[in-house]
Amino acid sequence: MAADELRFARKRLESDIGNPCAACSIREMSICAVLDNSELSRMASIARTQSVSPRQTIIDEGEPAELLFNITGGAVKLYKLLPDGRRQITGFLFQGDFLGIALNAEYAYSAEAVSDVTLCRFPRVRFEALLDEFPKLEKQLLEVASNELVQAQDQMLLLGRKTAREKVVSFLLSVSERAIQRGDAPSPISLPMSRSDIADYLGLTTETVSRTFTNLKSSGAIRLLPGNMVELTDSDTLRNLSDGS
Amino acid sequence: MAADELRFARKRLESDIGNPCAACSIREMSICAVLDNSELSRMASIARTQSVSPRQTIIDEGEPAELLFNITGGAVKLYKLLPDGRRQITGFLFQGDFLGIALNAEYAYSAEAVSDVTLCRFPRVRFEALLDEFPKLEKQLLEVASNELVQAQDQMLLLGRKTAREKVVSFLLSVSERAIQRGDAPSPISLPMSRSDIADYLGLTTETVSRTFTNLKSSGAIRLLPGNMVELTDSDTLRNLSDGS
DNA sequence: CGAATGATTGACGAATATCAAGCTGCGTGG
DNA sequence: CCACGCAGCTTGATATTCGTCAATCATTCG
Repeated sequence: MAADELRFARKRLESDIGNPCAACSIREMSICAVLDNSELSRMASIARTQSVSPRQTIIDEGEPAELLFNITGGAVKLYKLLPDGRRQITGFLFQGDFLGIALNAEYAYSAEAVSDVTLCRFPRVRFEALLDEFPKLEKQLLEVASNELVQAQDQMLLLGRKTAREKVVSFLLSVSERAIQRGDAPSPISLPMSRSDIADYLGLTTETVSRTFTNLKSSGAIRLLPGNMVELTDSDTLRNLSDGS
Repeated sequence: MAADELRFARKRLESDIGNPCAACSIREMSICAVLDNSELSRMASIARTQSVSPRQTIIDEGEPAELLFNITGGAVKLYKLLPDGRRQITGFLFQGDFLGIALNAEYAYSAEAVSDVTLCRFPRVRFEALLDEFPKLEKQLLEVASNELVQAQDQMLLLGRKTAREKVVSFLLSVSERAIQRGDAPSPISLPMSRSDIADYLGLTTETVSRTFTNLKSSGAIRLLPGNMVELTDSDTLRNLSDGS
């Protein structure tokens, strides 16, 4: 029995090493979606999977950018720091997101796991070789970068010109929209990150975020459920609250 | 004489139509730098030059993205609006900059000339065909998008976490750095945009920008010269003022 | 020269930060 | 299994930065 099990495990291992990506559950929502099975196996040959615990650092701003990542599960925050410790979170990544688009010599920001995270790791040099080999992968990366730029511009509008309430509501709606993209329900949404993370993402303090949540709850726009879940009661109203219209 | 001049003009025109890009003065600082002369002439065949006066709109957020541009001269501002008119300027473009990286179906932002602007205009569809034809052009575009993402993240840090003074100083330094990149002196710098444009770029009001300039002038960090020029008196001090270090 | 547009300066107010104190929920160990 | 402790969240009182409103000044352009 034990011998049989061992043989079976070994066989599965071999097939995984051969092409683990083929059966990847988030394949369709990541950059890998543009690759066929044989191309995926080339990609798998340079990839290693990795698990990361909450609060663990994945990349450090300023370090040589030797690794690129694909998030296969969990939530990651990207951030930049000022010398005195002030922090700006520039984005949250979830399953299917690519980490390391700014393929400059050094990472332009740090990344840390918010929850338990699983990811695929690629040596940058070999990944870039793959880009030359598969032009459609490069095209896809340009597409992703393009979308991130659009998001970044939205975030600049939020940070520079929205009120605290508009910021928080915009955040809730954006999380809801990403849930829809993943095929989940638009409400309730899950907020795996802390109030302080939300604050640093929106350019606010934890106190202001907390007060704003309370305020939205009182006005009936949202409901706070156990397990860091938030129900968006009236998304039309919320949409108006998000841009002062 | 007149006939000679005419013939000469016509000849020059023909050569320009043949390959005007080859002699383009900003060729080396734009995406065109990666193309050789024959490739440039393919690019020239889909390009049209255009002049734009100050305050004239170049693209409108939400419109179908049918044209892409290369700025050959002058200054352009990119911005997004909220329904009630609040405005966030997401960037300024100068000679050599590419406009339209977010090649989505619709423009994600508006663009308006700040000064007299000259530019090259490409139909998006034909430009994308060129990307397939010249992989190095696509690679270059990814490179540019990547750099813009880094800049966008810096701007998020500025908007979300810096004080008014730090914002203004960071802005002055970034303009100075771009001048260096263009081969100009780091000081004095030229600020072709209005105080109100600067305010909308930094998430401030014109009054606060004005007061901050006055304040920096009093403390001897800058000098305001005629013609919207600003001299950066002590760039080390300014660098410290830009991030609270 | 005068009108208009943009820049500066001033007085005041409001939104959000800061400082401080409880509260809640969850994991841990007795 | 329950109580304890701790980290994160909420709430309150006050402070501060920056925005708002308003007036003056400067500069350009007809």
